[in-house]
Amino acid sequence: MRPVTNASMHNSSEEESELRRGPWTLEEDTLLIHYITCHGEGRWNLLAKCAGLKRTGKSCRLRWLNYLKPDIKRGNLTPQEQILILELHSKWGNRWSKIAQHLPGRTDNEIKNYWRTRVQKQARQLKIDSNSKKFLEALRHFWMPRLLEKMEQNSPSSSESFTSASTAEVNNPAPFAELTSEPSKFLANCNDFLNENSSLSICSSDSVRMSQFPGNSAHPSSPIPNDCYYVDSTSFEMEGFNQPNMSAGCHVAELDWSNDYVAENLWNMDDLWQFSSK
DNA sequence: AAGAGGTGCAACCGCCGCGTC
DNA sequence: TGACGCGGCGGTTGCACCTCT
Repeated sequence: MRPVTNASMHNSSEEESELRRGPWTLEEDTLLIHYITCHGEGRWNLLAKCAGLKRTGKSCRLRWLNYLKPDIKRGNLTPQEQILILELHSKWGNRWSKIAQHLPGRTDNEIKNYWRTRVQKQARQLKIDSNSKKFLEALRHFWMPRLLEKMEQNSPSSSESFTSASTAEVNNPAPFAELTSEPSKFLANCNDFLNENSSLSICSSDSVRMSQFPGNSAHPSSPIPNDCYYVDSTSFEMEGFNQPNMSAGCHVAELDWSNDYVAENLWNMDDLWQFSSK
C-alpha cells in the first residue's frame, strides 16, 4: 500500500505535503458524507478544506461520485446493463460518462473498468481489436444474443413465455419475447436513451421501435441491415438479431464466422458476462 | 500449504474546457 | 486577452484478493 502522505513528492508547500493519498479510511468517508449531507456537493477544493479532509478536491469528488453517493449500485452488471453498455459503446466509443448517464446508479469508472477488464480481455484473446468492426460484429452476432438468452433464463416467467434459443439457434434467434427479468428498468433505460436520440422513433404506445439503435450508425459500412429493436412491456424483440444463420452464409465482411477458433472462444465466455454470480 | 500469476477495481494522473479576474 | 483555478473526463496504475499449480 502506498504511504499515507505524499511527503516524498516534490510539493513545496507544507500544506500540500500533508495531503493524504491512497485508500480512504472509514473516518474520511464519514467526514465527507456528513459534510455533503449538510452542505451539498460541488466546490470540491473548498469542501475538502471545510470538511477537514486532507485530500484534494478532486480526490473528494472522485470518492463521492464513484463510491459514497447513496444511489450508487453495487454488484455485478445485469445482462440488460451489459447489453446497453455494448450498444452505447458501439455508438459513442470510450465516452464513459455519457454511457454511464444511461445506466442509473452505475459510474463511468465502473463501466470503464468493465470494458477494459472483461470486454477488452476477450478481444485480446481472440486477437481482435476491440475497436474494430470485426469485434463489433462479434458482439452483435454472438454475445448480445447470448445475453438476451441469459436475460430470458433469469426471467421468472421464462418457462411459460419463451422457448429459449439453444446455443445452435442463437445466430438466428427466434423473436425474443418476454425476455427481460427487469422489464421496467430495461424499458426505462431504453426510453432514456430514446429521449436523447431523435433518430429513434416510438412506433406504438406499447412498443418502442429503435431504428438504427446505435451500432450500425457508427459503422455505416456494416453489412448488417439497420437494426430495429422492439421493446415492449410484455414482449421484447430485437429484429437486429434475426440475422441469417451463420452456417447458411452470413455475409459478414472481414470475419469468418465459420472459423472454429472464433466460435469456440465466443461460446466459452460466460465469465465475461458475469453470468455466474460471484 | 505456499508461491506465482492473473484479475478486479479504487484511486491517481494528465489533459482539456470553461468561468473568472 | 491571457493567466489561473476548478471540475470533468479518459487513461493508467497499484494493490488486495483470487485461482492455479
